[in-house]
Amino acid sequence: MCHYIDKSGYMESEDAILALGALAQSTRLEAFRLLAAHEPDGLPAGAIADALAVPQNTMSSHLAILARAGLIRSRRHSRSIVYRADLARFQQVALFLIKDCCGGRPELCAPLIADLQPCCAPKPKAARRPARAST
Amino acid sequence: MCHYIDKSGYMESEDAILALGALAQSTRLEAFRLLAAHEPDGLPAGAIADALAVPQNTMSSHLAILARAGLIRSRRHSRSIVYRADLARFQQVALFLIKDCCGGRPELCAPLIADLQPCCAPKPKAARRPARAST
DNA sequence: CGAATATTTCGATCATACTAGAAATACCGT
DNA sequence: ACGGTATTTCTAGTATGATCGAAATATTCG
Repeated sequence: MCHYIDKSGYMESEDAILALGALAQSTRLEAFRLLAAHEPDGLPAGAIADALAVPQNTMSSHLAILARAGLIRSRRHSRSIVYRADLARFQQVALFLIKDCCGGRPELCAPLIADLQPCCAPKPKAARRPARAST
Repeated sequence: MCHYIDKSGYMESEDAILALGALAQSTRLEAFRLLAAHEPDGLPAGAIADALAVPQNTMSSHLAILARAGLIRSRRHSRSIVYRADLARFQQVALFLIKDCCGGRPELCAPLIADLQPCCAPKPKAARRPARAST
């Protein structure tokens, strides 16, 4: 069986719905994308709001929603609050979505994996080997 | 610029947001799951409403939302309207989500693929489509 | 046609979401 | 402590979503 995620937890439908709802909004999706792109270091709230041309309080609401969904986390860094994407959590959401809906239907996942291969490093054996980029 | 999904299976943010929003609701997620499970044949609207213990008109709204997101399709079958999950579309959503957020970050996708392998990848020889190098 | 069945559309109600101005909170440097 | 900066919380207005009873539409059958 492979329905469970043994990294930091296992995702229930409710959690997945929360995460999907958090990502189903343009500002939040872009914010998460931005944070994923800046993943090693994160980005302070003001920089996110500035990059997305959104008022800080509005962005603060969106960031709170993403955080409540577990997709991002914040930590204080002197005067700024730096947000980071929780990529493990994101993986869990993606996995839930795929596994949940392809339950008993391997033919759904196979082409998905095939499509994923050219995108990312084809190292399925080294799952726990995060290739360090230039950071 | 295309606001729809092009033939190669790529998706715009707007479409993805629509699909994510459609799935970010318990009744709709369950409905889609149900339809995915019954995929070859589909299921009439009444049966879905009955299976999920939801009034027919309420379910009709949800099905309409899923259909507008492109995740399901309907076809008349005598007196009933049979809904089917559009698994290809679902794949596109999942792919968008993963690729979009792991852009430039292959280390995010690798473990995802690894986790997917035991679930459903009996055929390592996957038909690789001519993926465009850039987006 | 007229009755029966399956599903959708209409209308109304209630709840939640998005947005942003203004005020409040937390931190830093001097 | 004080002023400046970064961010959040408060608040309110508007918009969208969920739910479901009732009516309307579409199809089949007698």
